[in-house]
Amino acid sequence: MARPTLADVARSAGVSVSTASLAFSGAGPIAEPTRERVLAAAAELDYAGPNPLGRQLRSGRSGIVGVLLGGVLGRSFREPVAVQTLDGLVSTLAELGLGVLLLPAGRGTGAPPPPTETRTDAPAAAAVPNLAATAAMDVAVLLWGANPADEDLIALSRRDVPVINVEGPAIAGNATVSINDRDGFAQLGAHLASLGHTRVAAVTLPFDRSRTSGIADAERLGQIKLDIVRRRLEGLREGGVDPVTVYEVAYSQVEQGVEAGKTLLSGPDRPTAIVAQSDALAAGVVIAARELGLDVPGDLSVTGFDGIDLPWLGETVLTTVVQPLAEKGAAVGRMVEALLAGSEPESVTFDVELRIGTTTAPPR
Amino acid sequence: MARPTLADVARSAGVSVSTASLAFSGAGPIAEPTRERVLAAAAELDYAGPNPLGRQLRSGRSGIVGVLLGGVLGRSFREPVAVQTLDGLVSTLAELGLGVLLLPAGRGTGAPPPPTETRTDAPAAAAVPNLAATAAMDVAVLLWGANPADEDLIALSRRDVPVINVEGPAIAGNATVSINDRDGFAQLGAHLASLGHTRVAAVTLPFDRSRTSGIADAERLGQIKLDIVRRRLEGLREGGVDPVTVYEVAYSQVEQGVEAGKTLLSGPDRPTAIVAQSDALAAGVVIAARELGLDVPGDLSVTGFDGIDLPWLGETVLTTVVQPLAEKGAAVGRMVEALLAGSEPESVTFDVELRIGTTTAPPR
DNA sequence: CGGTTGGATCAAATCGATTCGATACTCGTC
DNA sequence: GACGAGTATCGAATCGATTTGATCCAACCG
Repeated sequence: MARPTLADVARSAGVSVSTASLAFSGAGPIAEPTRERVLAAAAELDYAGPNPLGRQLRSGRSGIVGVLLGGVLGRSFREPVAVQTLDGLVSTLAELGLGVLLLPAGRGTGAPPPPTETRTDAPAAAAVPNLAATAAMDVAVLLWGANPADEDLIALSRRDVPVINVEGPAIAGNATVSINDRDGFAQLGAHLASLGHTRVAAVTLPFDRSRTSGIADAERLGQIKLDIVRRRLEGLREGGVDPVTVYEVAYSQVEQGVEAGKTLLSGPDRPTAIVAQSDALAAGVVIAARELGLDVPGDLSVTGFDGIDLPWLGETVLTTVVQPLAEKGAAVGRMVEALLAGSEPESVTFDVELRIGTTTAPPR
Repeated sequence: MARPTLADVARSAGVSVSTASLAFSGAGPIAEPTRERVLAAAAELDYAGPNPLGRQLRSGRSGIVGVLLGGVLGRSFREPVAVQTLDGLVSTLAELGLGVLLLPAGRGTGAPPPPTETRTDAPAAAAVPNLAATAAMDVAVLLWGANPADEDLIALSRRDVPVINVEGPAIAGNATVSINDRDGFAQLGAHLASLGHTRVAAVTLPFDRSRTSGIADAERLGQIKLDIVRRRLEGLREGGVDPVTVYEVAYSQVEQGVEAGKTLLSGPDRPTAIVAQSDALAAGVVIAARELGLDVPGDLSVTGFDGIDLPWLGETVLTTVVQPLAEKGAAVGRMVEALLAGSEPESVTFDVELRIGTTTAPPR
């Protein structure tokens, strides 16, 4: 016995399909007794309400917002900032009755292919369809930037799916949500400079998607692809701090920060301060310092960026720059709302705030 | 100028709509030259491929797997286990060409309503539609259990959406993915008992959705609603350890562990070991102990559960029980595959493994 | 050379709703 | 009692594809 359809309900209630539709959607005039009769018939037949697929086709709306997670998907979930932004986004959109569809960014992003064994008897380039190109969605949100030449982006624009870009490079025609991170780093730089630090090292986010890690030489420094990394370094210089060493990590994770910290602190000319481009990395640096027997902030000042919860550092409070993660999610929600209403959303840039903790002090 | 449809492409290529469809879907015989002509026409018209909504309606498949996050959505994202399970799930499903739709659990779960100001002029119970009941999906995955009487579950079964239950109470007709956590705790108990611990406290996950926290008295201990909590406590007893005190937290987060640790360690009759029901909580306990000047494992042994990455503890390696998170995600993926193929998936229970780290030792 | 087979193509039905425009009816007014 | 306004209902068109069953034709077989 197949599921009943709206037509069945209408027949059983003795009304036309259109009237039955009105009873559920509420769009249009309908007499209260009629409405009740329809709903009663529906209950009788165990009808679960209008089939979403039918509704979606007719109305042209899927009620779905696709979220493209930049880079290797698996890693995005381990980056606290990405997770918290997603968090804010999901709650905001849920209130609008919109669902969030998670989409791994396709191959076009330059993400390395997953290291699954390739069976030679399988059809070459097996038809794993690119979800970004085939899934139904009303709006797409790009989290953590993508390449404008991205395969996914091209597919989306061809399909007329509007795109909202969070923390990515400006792309023509896309609304953008970003933060004033240049200014944040300028403030951090000024803070460190005023404390008297001159030998400062930086730990940065990945320059590109190659997932390289280690100290960046002059050549590598010229190859920074991600705007965000360059902008933050520039901000630091604006604040009066020119890093003597720059360490690039492959992922913004605590482990990577530990690794970076150990390298930078064991080398010659130990820096008196380390500026990390994320709190996760900074936490790693703090841990590395402790393990090497260095006192923070006595022997080493450390700064982060983001303002995420870092309960694991105990009493230690990281000096960092707080960015409004929840507000970013909410802003995206408002943009989606605007786009669905047919208007053009305006891009926003949030200000950030310096928070001085217990990890910075004058050098010894 | 509206987007072209398959009919436009067919007309332009001089073939019928059905043939054009075949050119894209590959289901059915089609001559290579014809296929190329259709694709060329599509490229010419800037056609982005078959509209997913049309395809979905006709085929009755949405290609979407809904994931119901138990409890308050916002918190799920902060619980590492939930995030990592989700992570594995998304990657597995992506390979099957399926998208993951995140659904906040509805009001039926007993989650407290979001504390938004209620405008009195707004219509009462404003029609925020329950996504679980209205969104298109082929299969639903329940992460972290829900009440069988759940509003969402009822709606799903009415719609004939099959449900896969991860770490939840067994519900008739649902396939289940779970782990042998009772055995894991029995092993932990045996380990501690063999070391000679007799005064052991436990820090548990929430008993229900009331988000209570604090030391549970006898009455409260009789009200444990979540199977998982009870089962783990029972396992511990099987292993030969009967906790002298049980502390219930509201969320499985490091902060909560710190709080629990401070309370348990400052009271009279300080325990010589603390068994936490998650690694996040255990990490909090370790931090609390350190802040109180206690040596781990010298003054206090601590155990966790889950086996997640805990880079913030530095050199310290938590004694814990490792559960196969990635495999759980993959198992769900296989179940979804089976359900879509029309077969009945079998429930699985994964074994867990005791990992002895540097946080347990004989009591002083 | 007639009959059979099978590949390629097509026309039409179908999925389950929403929505437009028309119709029927009620009520109030002049 | 006729007319206009407004409300409730309905029939039919529509959204954009997939899929079924029929048709056509060339190749192959005996």
